Amino acid sequence: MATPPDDFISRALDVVESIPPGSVMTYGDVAAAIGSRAARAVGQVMSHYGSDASWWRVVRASGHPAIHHEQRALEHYRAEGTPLTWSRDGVFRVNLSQARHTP
DNA sequence: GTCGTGACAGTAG
DNA sequence: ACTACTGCCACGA
Repeated sequence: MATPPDDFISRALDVVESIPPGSVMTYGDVAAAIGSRAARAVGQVMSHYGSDASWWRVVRASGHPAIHHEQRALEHYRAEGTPLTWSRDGVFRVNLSQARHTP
């Protein structure tokens, strides 16, 4: 096919879309889910193709959402009831102990 | 075939 | 909590 679903991009998007609401996965976990360690490549896919996927369900290993998109992700987390941990300065992070989705 | 880039991860100070 | 550095991988030019 002209667009084989075996591509790294299609697989990464497929994994992200497979994450249920209220749960999240780290970039490293998504990469591992497709049999790779390219956590950074996953971020690249999100930045260019994530517009059609639930990119907010993918966060860093520290629990922080995609940089410069925290405010946008927060709206989705509140709507989906994702467990969040707030710091004193108003900085939040996803409670991976509760929201980490494991296939 | 090589280089630069990046919505990362882990370790060290 | 922070910054700095290194290591890793996939993509586009």
